[in-house]
Amino acid sequence: MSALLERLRGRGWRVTSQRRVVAEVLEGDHVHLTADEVHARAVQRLPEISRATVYNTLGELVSLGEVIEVSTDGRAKRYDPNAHHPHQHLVCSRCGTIRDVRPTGDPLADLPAQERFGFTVSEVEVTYRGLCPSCA
Amino acid sequence: MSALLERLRGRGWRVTSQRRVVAEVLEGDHVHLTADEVHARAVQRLPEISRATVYNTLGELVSLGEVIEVSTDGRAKRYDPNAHHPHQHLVCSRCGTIRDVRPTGDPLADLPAQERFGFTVSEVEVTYRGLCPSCA
DNA sequence: TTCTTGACCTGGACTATGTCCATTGTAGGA
DNA sequence: TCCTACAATGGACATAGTCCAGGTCAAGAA
Repeated sequence: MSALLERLRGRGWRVTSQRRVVAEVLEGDHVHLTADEVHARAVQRLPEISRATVYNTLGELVSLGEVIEVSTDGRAKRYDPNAHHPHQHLVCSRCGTIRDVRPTGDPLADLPAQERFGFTVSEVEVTYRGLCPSCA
Repeated sequence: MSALLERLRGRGWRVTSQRRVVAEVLEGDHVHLTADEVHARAVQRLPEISRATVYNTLGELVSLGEVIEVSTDGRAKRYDPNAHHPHQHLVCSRCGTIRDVRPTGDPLADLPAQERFGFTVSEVEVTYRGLCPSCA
């Protein structure tokens, strides 16, 4: 069983075949699948898994901080399992390919106090856009 | 007639009462309405305006570079008329309030060449998140 | 191993957001 | 004023996501 499932079981998560399959589908680097893509791949391994279960499981993984929800295009949300290494995203404007990237410096530091309007700012999300090598 | 409508007419845009109303609804600073909100306000001034027309007009304004499309929450897209002054967004994680902000420095410069994976990077979009004064 | 139970899964209805298209209307030029 | 190409309408359709009543099963207890 994967380290992820072990961690979740340790936190009282009941490990079912459905949850295992969703976790397996999300393994890897630069993985940014939509819920429907996750469902399509999960169905290959477990034909009777339902869409609702995939949505529920993804939502739980997000709440537990194991997966990050990304919406780079205003269409379907995407799920990024690379949650334990802070990073930003680089998106191809033409084909939609997404890469995880690590900018230098702390983007939070670039927002001066007088531009914070009294907010308590705690997170920054950066999306770089351009053309990937294949599309350029 | 507003400067915006003059500009658009000069570019061959036919000015109709529907388009005028949509443009008027979008006037102001820190305006970030969803398409349905724009429609709701437009209906107050022009009761028979249709949803399709509001979507079409917003899409045209975006293509013409007069309005920016923002999706800060993965739900409905929002339309920001502040298109001629580069800026980023600060969002309250609880109530969703959005402010336009101007960070210092050039966020593009923070992505080193070896983190660009051969992409031609041309744009950056930054979303700061936190709690607004009322929600904190 | 079997039992028990509450958490989990399912399928389908439902909501929200956005797109498409055939028909009708009209802005702006001749 | 009249014409016509462009725009608006409204309803069907598409996509993404949520909710729920009822059936199922993982994991601890004995």
